[in-house]
Amino acid sequence: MLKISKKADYALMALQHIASVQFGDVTPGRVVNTKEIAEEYNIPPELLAKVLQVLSKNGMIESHNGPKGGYLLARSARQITIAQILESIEGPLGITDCSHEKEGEFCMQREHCNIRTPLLKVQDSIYQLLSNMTLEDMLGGTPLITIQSPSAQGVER
Amino acid sequence: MLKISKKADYALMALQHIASVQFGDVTPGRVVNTKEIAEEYNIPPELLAKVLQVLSKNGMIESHNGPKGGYLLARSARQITIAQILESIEGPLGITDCSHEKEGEFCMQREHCNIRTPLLKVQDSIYQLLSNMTLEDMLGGTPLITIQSPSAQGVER
DNA sequence: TCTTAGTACGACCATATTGATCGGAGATCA
DNA sequence: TGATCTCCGATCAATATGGTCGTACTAAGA
Repeated sequence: MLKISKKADYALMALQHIASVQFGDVTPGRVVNTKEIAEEYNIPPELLAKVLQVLSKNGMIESHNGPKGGYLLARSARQITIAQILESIEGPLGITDCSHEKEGEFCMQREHCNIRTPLLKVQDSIYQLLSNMTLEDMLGGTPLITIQSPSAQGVER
Repeated sequence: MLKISKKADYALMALQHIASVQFGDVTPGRVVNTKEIAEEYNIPPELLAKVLQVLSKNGMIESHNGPKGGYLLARSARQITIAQILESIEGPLGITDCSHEKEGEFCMQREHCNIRTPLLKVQDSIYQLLSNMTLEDMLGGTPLITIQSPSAQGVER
């Protein structure tokens, strides 16, 4: 339950990759193209392209056309929150259908609905959570899993 | 994004209703049947029936067969968490596909995946959130919306 | 004991969402 | 000017979901 879509997954991976290249030690400031990311993470290239397009349209990254083109973060990694990324791809956060009802629309249950208020609270908490986490937190803060050692792999049974 | 299913919605409504009847002032201890809930909240009866069956199978409520039959909470409202209810209906919480990978299964991206660890953290936080909220919190804590006044009803057109 | 109101259960269909694919147009650099 | 790349829209297939139907089983009451 509460699963996020593959597209959102891809978006997070791609952004993390772009950020780590851009601010990494090896080739800082380098432009990253779709193909590179797709191959690195085994993502269908066309789908990834579409995801990146959306991200660029929403101002998360900026695109550079032509050969030697590619993508660059539009802002610093610290200024891009997980909430922003997810909402770029999947639309506004909404635990329940009636989360962003405009006036005039009502769900069939609204009249006697008894769970709307508490659910909105939950939703708000989740939103806080995702807003307080940035791309930067996904870079250095959390060590990547190292499943290189045979022993570690054996444990997972 | 992160929407919960209609079924889960219905489950929450139904349980809230059962709890409020069972522990309310009017007819405490009364058994509630599917039809009553379905009519009260405009839920398709057959679908609600299925939801209630699942809830009963998962030990959230107990069913009483035959005429004058219906459903009763299996435990006190305080002992039933939102997380339990949602998981009963939608299966285990999993922000991402690789949340509960068994041995041998790997997502195509796993090898170089850079977002697994931070995402699992997020997931854990959400789980905490849902586990700390119980059915009881949905009863008294949050005042029900009262739109009984004719003016308010007239708006819905 | 028989009838009837109710739940239990499983198969089924329609539709919406999502993942994935294809093709052409515009931009940039060699 | 040609090759390489992003951009953008249309489209298809697979899956998940919401919703329906029919039948069997159980218990209360006449």
